[in-house]
This record gives sequence, structure tokens and C-alpha cells, in this order.
Amino acid sequence: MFRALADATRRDIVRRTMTQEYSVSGLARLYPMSFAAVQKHVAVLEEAGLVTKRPRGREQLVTADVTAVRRARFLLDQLEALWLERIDRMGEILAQDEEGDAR
Amino acid sequence: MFRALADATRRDIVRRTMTQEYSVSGLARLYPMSFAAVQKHVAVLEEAGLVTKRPRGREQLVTADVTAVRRARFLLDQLEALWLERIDRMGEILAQDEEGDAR
DNA sequence: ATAACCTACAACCAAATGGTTGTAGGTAGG
DNA sequence: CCTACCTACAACCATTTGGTTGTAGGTTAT
Repeated sequence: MFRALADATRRDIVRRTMTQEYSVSGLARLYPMSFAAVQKHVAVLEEAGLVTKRPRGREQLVTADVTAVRRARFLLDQLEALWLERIDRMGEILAQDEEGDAR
Repeated sequence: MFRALADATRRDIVRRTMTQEYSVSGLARLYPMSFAAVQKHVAVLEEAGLVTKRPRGREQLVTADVTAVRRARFLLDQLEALWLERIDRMGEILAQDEEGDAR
């Protein structure tokens, strides 16, 4: 999923489809590349669960899935939580040093 | 930066160095790949600002930089904020419908 | 019906990625 | 001093990635 977010075009697609539905060809018009290239980007995002497609007549409407973004954010939150553990350890070490000073 | 986080080994390196300093060779011992491969992963993380290196004698100690992770999280938060805009729009549309009903 | 449009998918290509081995330079320790 | 260790970096290789064009099938509208 981070891999899916690693490309700027794909991040932009997620950004746009977060507030509004776009057909694949509608998205393709926004970028200086072929329809097929955009279609592939959408496929990568869909496989990563970041986006879903809904058929309407002859077009496929693309929508971002906010829950996938929340999962990614959760992973980053966990990394930050580890950081706090480190701070705790540094606190313990300081506490031990003070013990040493008192002894 | 999402590109840097796109690889599982690199995410693990960030995770480990978030709580503790590791030398590059110390990290290399953890993964079933050559020292040079791990060295490259560290270089990618360093270039993305996710990690910093500090020399200690003949080794280089690697530490994660929590602020970079926070930047990444901020981007995801912005995506979620866009989602809320969409909800607002749906609310407006519903309000308009109700006006129509009242008329 | 047929022309225009949207999508899916295959085949192909250049560049980036993730891995390897090999070479060389700095640091620590017996 | 010399050996062992840690790091940096180059060269190379296979696979993946991001792009292209081309072909074919389904939908809409005139």
C-alpha cells in the first residue's frame, strides 16, 4: 500500500477521488499521459484497496476508500508510538544515573 | 518518502531504529541479505530523511527521525480531511433535497 | 445501424529497483 | 605492525515499474 502511494500521479488520483467520483477517462484527461497509463495507476490503487470502481453505463467511476488511508496512518502512528518507548528508556537511564549519584 | 517506506525491509529498519541505535552491520545481521544490500536500504532511508547516521569509531549508528514520519502522517491526515469535505457536500445535497420537498 | 466513446488487456520498451560480488579505505585491538 | 572489522562505492544482473501503442468488446446517442 505504501508502494501504491509511492507514485505522485497515484497520490493525486487518491486526492481527487477522495472528494469526488471520477470516471477513468475523466482522470486520464487530467494527466499528461495515455489513458492506458492512468488505467494502470487506477488498477494499482484498486489492488491496494485505496480506491474502488463502480460501473455507471459505459464508464467506471473511481472513488477513494478512506479506510485504507486510515490503515496507513495507523501504521505511522505505531512508529511514533515506538519513538515514545525510546523516550521512556532514556528516562529510565536518567533515573538510574540519579540513583548512581545518590549512592 | 512513501517510496522509501514502500519496502518491507526498510520499514523494519525504521521500526527498529525508532527505539534503538543500530550500526549498519548490526542491522545487516538481522536480514537474510548481504551487507551491501542493507547499506543501500539505509542510504535510501537517509536520503528520504527517515533516518540519520552518526559515526562512532569505525561504525555508523543509524537512528530513525520521528519528524519525517510525522510529515508522512500529516499528508495522510490531509487526505482524510478531504474526505470530510466530501461528507459536507453530501450534507449540502441532502439539505437541498429537503428544500425541494418543502417547496 | 453506425459512429463515437469508455474500458480492458496484451505486447513491448526504457529506466528504476533490489539484489549480488568485488575492491578499497579507515578504525580498533593483540 | 598487522589482522580483523566496519563502511563506502562501483559494476553487474534480474525483475519490477511506468510508460507506450494496438486491438477488441460493451454502451450511448444520433
